[in-house]
Amino acid sequence: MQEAACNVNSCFLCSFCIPAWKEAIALHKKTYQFKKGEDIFREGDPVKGIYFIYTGSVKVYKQWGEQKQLILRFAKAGDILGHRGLGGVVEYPIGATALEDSKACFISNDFLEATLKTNHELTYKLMHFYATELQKAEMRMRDLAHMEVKGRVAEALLELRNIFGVNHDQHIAATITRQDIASYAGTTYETVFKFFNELAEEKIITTNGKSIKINDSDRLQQFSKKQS
Amino acid sequence: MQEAACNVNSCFLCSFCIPAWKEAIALHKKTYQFKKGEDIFREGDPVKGIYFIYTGSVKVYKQWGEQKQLILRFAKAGDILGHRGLGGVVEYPIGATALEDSKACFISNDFLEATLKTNHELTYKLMHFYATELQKAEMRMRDLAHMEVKGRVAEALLELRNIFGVNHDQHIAATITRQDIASYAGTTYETVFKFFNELAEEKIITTNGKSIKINDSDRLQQFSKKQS
DNA sequence: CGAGTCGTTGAAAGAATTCAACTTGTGTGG
DNA sequence: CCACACAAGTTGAATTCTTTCAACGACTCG
Repeated sequence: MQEAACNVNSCFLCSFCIPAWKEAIALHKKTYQFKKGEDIFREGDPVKGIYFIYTGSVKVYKQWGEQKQLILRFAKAGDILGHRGLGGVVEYPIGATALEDSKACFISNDFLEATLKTNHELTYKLMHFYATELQKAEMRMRDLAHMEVKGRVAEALLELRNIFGVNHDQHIAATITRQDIASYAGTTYETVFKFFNELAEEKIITTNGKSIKINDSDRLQQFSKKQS
Repeated sequence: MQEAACNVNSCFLCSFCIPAWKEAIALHKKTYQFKKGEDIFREGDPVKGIYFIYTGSVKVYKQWGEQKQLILRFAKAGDILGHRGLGGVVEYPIGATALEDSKACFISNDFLEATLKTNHELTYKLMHFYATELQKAEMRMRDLAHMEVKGRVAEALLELRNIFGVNHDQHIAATITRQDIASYAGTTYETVFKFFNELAEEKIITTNGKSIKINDSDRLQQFSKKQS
């Protein structure tokens, strides 16, 4: 990883902080560059601090055995990374890998913890942020437990469009493999592949090599509904 | 639900608060009594505040359709309840039902939010609490996605013993049905039932009507391991 | 041009749920 | 106290869904 310039205003952390602190953080942060596929940190690595994605996108995952992983979330410019390591935990409970070439600001735990002690507005906001993340996680837990595979893949597609948006020709603006979609939906590559074919035949989605376009959100959403 | 006395010291919230606040909270909290099976709040109810369990135990769940639910966690004396409703959310994203006759302290959101603004130590602790909960949720997400059913049920049993401990004859000290265990492990009643028989034959557990004794934690844990 | 990797596909195997039937237990009313 | 009805617990069989496996074709890189 390589150092690079960082616009402090783009950081999640900065976006709601008192101006005085913006100057402080500007002195303490470092910015790193990650190549596509490069690990930002791995599960089990010692926690050193917290990252803010400046450009690019990242997957956050948990490993299961050698081969399988569950992608917990996708993070893009402006998002926090590594905040799961807060609070006395010595090892990251999750791993993060760049999906495309990305830049990330790094703030050491020491500085962050010290800041949280004095900047209460930040602590409060961060608490709310965690609360929201927790809700999302629990929603997804339920989906993984009870929703069937097709529903989860459909959800994953809608979620991806939500997070990354679409580019000029309406394709989801994400650099993402079918394998990653499978890992996000908690299923296998083949299942995703076959379901995509099915969706393409029904013209619900269009796949163009790597990228995906959603033509009919409503019908896609039907798969997420509980069957009677 | 019925009002009852509450020892303020037993509240999670109080346990790490400045003494001055203990007095304040004593004036603002209310204590309610819930019968076994009674709902403390339901998914979709308007968020009014936060609860602390004083005695008894509670299941926190998310509904899926009419019949199915995923139990997110079991809470017992000293635990927080309803904190998922913090942060501008107008409806509880989860429901909570008493597993046995229970008492819970209630603190209104207004008072809590006001307190968080002034009692920064509390905010900080609460933030850490959320961070830990988030980690647990994500661990369980992975398990639900990739671990097979037997592993999840085995985990559930160990977790239950962890949370509720054992009574004099080594049985897990929890009032819990097989259906609830199934809902916690994200599976069906029948599957749990059959697996319990299997475990009992192997003498890994002993079931005595409602209550369960774990004889061989190691072998039980084997089910949670990734198969090669 | 050949090796190897990745994407694609169909068939088989396996796991879990669903369904339906049967048994046991519980409570109520005669 | 017994008989009956209803709910809860137990069980096996069948179905369904998903994964796994293996094979084939296309594409890329050396």
